[in-house]
Amino acid sequence: MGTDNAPMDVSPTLDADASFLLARASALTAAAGNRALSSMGLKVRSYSVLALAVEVGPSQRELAERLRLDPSQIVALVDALEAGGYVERRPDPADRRARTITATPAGAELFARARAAVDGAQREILASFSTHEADALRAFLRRIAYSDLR
Amino acid sequence: MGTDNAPMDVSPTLDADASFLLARASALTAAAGNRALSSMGLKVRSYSVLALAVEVGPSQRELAERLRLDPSQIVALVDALEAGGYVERRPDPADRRARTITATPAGAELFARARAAVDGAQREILASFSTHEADALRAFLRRIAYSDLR
DNA sequence: ACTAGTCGTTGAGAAAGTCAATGATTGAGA
DNA sequence: TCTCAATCATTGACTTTCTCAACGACTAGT
Repeated sequence: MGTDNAPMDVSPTLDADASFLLARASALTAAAGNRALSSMGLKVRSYSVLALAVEVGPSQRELAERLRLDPSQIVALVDALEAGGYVERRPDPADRRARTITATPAGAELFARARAAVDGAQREILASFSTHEADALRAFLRRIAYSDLR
Repeated sequence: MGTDNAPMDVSPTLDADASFLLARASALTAAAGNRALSSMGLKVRSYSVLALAVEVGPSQRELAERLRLDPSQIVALVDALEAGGYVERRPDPADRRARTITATPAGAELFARARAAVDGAQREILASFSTHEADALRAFLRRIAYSDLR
């Protein structure tokens, strides 16, 4: 009998526990995302910051709120992206305490490639899902992900 | 002038990224689970170990495989549960290297209460889901969570 | 002008994940 | 039977991530 490395069944309770399944699915997709991004020197975390820099251009505080990270984590993430020349800290004309994070042209270009890589990895993981199913899954997840915002 | 703490929209790309939504949903449910378990001195991690001890009674190696944790993490988790009197390390009659992890009566009783608490937290998070939707969600997640097995 | 609050930043500490090494034990092959 | 590679639980080191408190600079309300 082959020694199955990661058995299909964990335990009756856990296999029906949405929280457990969510954690495992999330770990799996995050790992796949990191793998897809590694050649560009990105991880899913820095990718999400870059996405906001490209698509929103928020302050660091807003970045922390949107990504639900601690402001101190944003500092390190922006530091790394800035060192790579992908984002800039711009002074906010309306508030001299704040720094607006915007993508450079190189950052926008990197984001385009990164997004393609992430999408590819995601398509692989969702290979068995029909378009309709994938949409339904995302809709479900959105309802959960924002269920704490009344 | 409500300071919106966690905006409903993150960024166009991320709001459609299953990996990102999965991470956020997972973080949210894990936090809710930990909150529900905290009064019993458990976290979702130790809860999952306890579940296996009650329902399976595996060796530590098997525990690591099923939960996809490093064997060294299992040591600490079992140490804590054993210190509380909830599980035992039994010698495996067939292999003197291995230790079989089984729940004590107190462990089984704790698990019953813990499971009820976790289920309650989960019902709260999935409050807006119909039974059919919740089942569909779990089925989706199971397909992703085990998509790396062949 | 005073004061309370916010922004970005630093630094410390806890928690979790990863990896290599070890003693005891197993199982397979010479 | 003896040998030897592999496995099990464990320890310890190291990295990463999270969480918090504090601080200087700055803002806004009184």
